[in-house]
Amino acid sequence: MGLTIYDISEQAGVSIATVSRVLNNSNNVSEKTRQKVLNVMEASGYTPNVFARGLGLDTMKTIGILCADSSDLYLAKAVYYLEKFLRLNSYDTILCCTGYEPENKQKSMELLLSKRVDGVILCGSNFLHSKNADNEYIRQAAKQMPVMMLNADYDYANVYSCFCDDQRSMAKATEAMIASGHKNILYLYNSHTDSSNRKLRGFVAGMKQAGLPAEEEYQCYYNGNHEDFDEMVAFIHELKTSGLHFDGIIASDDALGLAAIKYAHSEGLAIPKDLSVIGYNNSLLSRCCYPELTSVDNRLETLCKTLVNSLISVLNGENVPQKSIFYGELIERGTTECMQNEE
Amino acid sequence: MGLTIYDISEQAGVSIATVSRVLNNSNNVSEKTRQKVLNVMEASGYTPNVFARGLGLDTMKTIGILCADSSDLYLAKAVYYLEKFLRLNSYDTILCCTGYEPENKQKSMELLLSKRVDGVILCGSNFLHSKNADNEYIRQAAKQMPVMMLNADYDYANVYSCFCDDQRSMAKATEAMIASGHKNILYLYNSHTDSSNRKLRGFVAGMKQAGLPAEEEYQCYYNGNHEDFDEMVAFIHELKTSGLHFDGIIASDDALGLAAIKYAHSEGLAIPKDLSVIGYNNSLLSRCCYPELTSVDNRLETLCKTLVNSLISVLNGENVPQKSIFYGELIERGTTECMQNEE
DNA sequence: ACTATTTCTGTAAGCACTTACATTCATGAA
DNA sequence: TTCATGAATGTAAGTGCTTACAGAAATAGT
Repeated sequence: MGLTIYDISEQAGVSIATVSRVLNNSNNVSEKTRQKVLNVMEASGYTPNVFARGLGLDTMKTIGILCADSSDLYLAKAVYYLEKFLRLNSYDTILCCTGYEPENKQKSMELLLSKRVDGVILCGSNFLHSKNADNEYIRQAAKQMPVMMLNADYDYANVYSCFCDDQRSMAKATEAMIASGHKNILYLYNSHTDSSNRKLRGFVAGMKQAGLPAEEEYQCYYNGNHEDFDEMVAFIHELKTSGLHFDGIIASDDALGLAAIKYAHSEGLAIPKDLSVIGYNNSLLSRCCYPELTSVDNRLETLCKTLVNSLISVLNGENVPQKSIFYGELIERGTTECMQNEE
Repeated sequence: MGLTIYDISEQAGVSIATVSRVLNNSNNVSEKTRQKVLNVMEASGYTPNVFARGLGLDTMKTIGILCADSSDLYLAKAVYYLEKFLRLNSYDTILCCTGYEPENKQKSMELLLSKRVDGVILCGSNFLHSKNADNEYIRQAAKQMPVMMLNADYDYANVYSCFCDDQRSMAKATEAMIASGHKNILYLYNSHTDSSNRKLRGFVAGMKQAGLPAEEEYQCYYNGNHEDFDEMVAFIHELKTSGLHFDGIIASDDALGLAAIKYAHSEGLAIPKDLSVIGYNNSLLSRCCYPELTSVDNRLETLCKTLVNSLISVLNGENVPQKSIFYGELIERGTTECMQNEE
């Protein structure tokens, strides 16, 4: 089926080895024959068979991306950037959505390994489980190929991490809200991932920094559907009803932040006067509401670019830092008073 | 590198052919030897080399998904569903984001073809260009492998289309808005894709159906950034300023619908009384605003499932309808008066 | 017990490429 | 002119799997 290297070699009047050399940009080919071969290839529309190639080279120039749910606003952006930068480096992307169950993540990883991808990217901190035993699949994978973690921090040979210092970002966000006069702050989060934990620590640190108490009942875990705003709003309502007093809400992601805004609307609270809100991720959601949501931008594009560059370097046998840490940035919008012109 | 079929055959005391047969679930193997071989495989942790396998079978059990921008809210969902259903059928997904430039789409397609994927899915109607010559790349691809189109309708051998009858949906939406008493309707759209054209025709049909004029100046093409709400709101403002009178806005996607809501907020218009709004896609955006956006659900999950099933059938040599057409559904929310309890 | 089938297993020839090694061909130095 | 040197090219042996074909073993039919 299709043309082979033999057809080309025949038409060009050279051996298959020479054709192969042209294919691989080997420099032991005279310019004259190289051109001759290239012309024949061009004219005949030949494309090398990736399988045969893979067999010989044992690489497919393909990276596996593991991602819990590529339809998630944030993860979708990440996958998009990763694919883009990988393609710039002539690598293909095999996408593999795992869902959130640990066993499934492991199974998907094994599947990718068996496909002999050249490397794996774990997209999102939910791949890091709190029980160390549950991360065995990462260590296993790292023995076979480089493992890159986006937004997670894991210490192991051949595992490389790219993430933002979420703790610092969240501390800054907390300080900003306190500085604007809101001291009774409700912290909302919706997962127990590595990055989620770092954010929570940041919030606590920010409160302590300001000499405020970081009471546990004000750190609330939302366990419901991540796309159901009604449920989130109801959750906040309940917290209020149960006796919590707050004039500010900091959320671990924009969806929860948006829910806070909807809550304020439903209660007739003025934003940001009666209730200040800060979200996280600076996603599309932060701009689709009124007022627009102040949010932490964690430089996803930069993270993805760095991660891919690191991966390529590793694959080329170069030395690469095991961790690349960036700083996020608070994007102030309508749900917080701007520091410059306080009222 | 790694274990081969030879190692397994040796340990199991059978020939490599037998091992291969076990691998391929060939039924010409006695249950006893099958178990023996499987045990050895299990014990040694053997995984077959995909390249060698592909070489022999000339298939990698891999489908290419072409998608302009997988970070787009809607396309991300589509990619997610497609990958999920493909994996259920043991097919891998190579993702390839092309951007919106025609040349790039063609180049990406060629790239996928050279990878010898088993089929291609064009995700989104933007792959269909108005100039027929520009669709040559689709016809070329279809000569080599099945081409599946999501949300687009293209007549060609080996090209299969799955889409919703957007014209019908939009006509129904238009009728619903008219029935609720809003007759001066502004229609907003932001692309000239196949599906976008169908929607526009539907709007016109809906107006005509009600005996209303479908004036061209009320069919407005937004040419700006698809994620910049400010720009969209400004666009609507301008239309108003330029003298258009409308008490209803129908948008070809939820982002524009959301912009209409923001416009109403900024103008102090009451929704849905002063201004009714209908969006399209029933995406997350339709639920993150206040009031929530009435929107057309075009059954993306069903479409994706059908598309994948069709593709698998085609690959198995079965007969499959060239087109699968579904009907969308209007999800009524706060931006329109509900028909039952009009005020 | 002895064929005629049927079922199972093994041998060997692909599949399309890469690459170590051998060979040929220029080139310039002696 | 001759020979060493190195560049350019060719030969052939992998790479790990599939599968047509042939042969062996098991089963059934008489």
